[in-house]
Amino acid sequence: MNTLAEENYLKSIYHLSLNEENAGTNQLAALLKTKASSVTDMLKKLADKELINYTPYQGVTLTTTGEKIAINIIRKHRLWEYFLVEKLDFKWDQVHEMAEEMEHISSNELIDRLDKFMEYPKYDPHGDPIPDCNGMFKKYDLKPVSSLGLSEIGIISGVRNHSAAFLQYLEKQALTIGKKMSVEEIIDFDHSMVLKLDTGKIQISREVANNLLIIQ
Amino acid sequence: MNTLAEENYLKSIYHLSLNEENAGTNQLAALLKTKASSVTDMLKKLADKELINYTPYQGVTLTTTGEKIAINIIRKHRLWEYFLVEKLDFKWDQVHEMAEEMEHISSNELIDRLDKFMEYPKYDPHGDPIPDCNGMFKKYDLKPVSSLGLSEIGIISGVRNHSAAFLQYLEKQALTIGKKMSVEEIIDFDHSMVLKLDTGKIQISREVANNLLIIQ
DNA sequence: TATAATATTTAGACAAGTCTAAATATTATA
DNA sequence: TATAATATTTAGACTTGTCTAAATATTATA
Repeated sequence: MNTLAEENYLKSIYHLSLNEENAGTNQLAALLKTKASSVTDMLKKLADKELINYTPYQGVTLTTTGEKIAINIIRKHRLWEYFLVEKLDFKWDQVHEMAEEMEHISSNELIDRLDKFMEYPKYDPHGDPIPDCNGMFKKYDLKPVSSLGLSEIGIISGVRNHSAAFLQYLEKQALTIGKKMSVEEIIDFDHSMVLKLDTGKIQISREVANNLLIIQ
Repeated sequence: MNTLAEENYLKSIYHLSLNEENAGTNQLAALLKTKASSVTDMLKKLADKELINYTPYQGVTLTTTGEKIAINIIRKHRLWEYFLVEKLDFKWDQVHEMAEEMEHISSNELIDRLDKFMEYPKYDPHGDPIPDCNGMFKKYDLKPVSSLGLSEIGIISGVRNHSAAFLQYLEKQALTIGKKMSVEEIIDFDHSMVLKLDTGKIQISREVANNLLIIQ
């Protein structure tokens, strides 16, 4: 098996690769809260193990094997988050850190049984899709609220930022997964937006609009 | 918090201290599958942190703080074992290794909620008592079957050896927690014993009799 | 109580993962 | 296209936890 550090690198490379086509050393360093030189060292190690494609100065992509491992870690993370919220009654802003530890429990049989125990959930508490035991899951078709035009509608379905602070803010504003919304007004000056919900109107900053995801 | 290695040392010292009054370097090395010199190094570190009382050549005991940490790890281990057997339908011989990993998940709130979710179980699947959130639990009052005399009776209530091989053997012989038994015969030659159960008579070796625990 | 056997510690080395500081490559800009 | 700014890598060091081999302490035995 792979070490804790290796697993965290693979997971971070996967997450970065979703947005940009390949992940750079500095971006990885930022995400992993470490230094670029440490990243370079680890990238060499992962390339030796054929878990990533790495050419110095050119960034990295995951190999098929590396991607499988990354998706499996993400599957574990999201299933444990679901367990914590649905079975142990934690709030959605409390579970990320715990799941960061639990995603490294190695047994796949354990995670498959946990999946069954919870009746094969498709989405975690933040709206992220949970890969099945073969690593398959619905690809994202989510847009940030900030991409919507005036009077366009959407259903809140995910977040880009998983920090407790952001999630708590959303909770307080009742901007939670499943809620319907439409764009009432867009303020030219700072790109903040007024959203209409069943429960009333609320104004959100551009920052929030960028990090709140919907399906149309 | 403490590192994984430190936690494993504290747990092992605790287990050894249950039998002997203080744990020696070689015994620890055997239990932790490491070398005596590595143990010495770690003992110094734990003594610096005031988690153990250590005088060179004299073995170690846990300080109050050290014991609290050890008991908390054991609480986690046993609650996760209970979860794996009762909620995820694992067999009692399959859960030890997984729980060895899960016992290091740091959140105490998580483990307290898990305890509540399972309605505060008192014993794990092997009959070992589960400490409550204050570290309190019933002290052992168990004897090995080998300590019984002819026609004495007992209820199978625990095991000394937690290996999968031993647990599978017991399962096959229907020597499981809660079963009533009495001593039908003791063979002088090799100290093997014939036990009488509801389901019939079976003969067990001295080795088995030493590792199977009962209450009277 | 001297000596042998055993237990424990010390000394020095190594691997994993990280760091700082310096060197080098890439890219952006004038 | 030369130069500045930025990104990345290299070199060398440090920490944690481990190891082997040698030294020392304890204990058992004659």
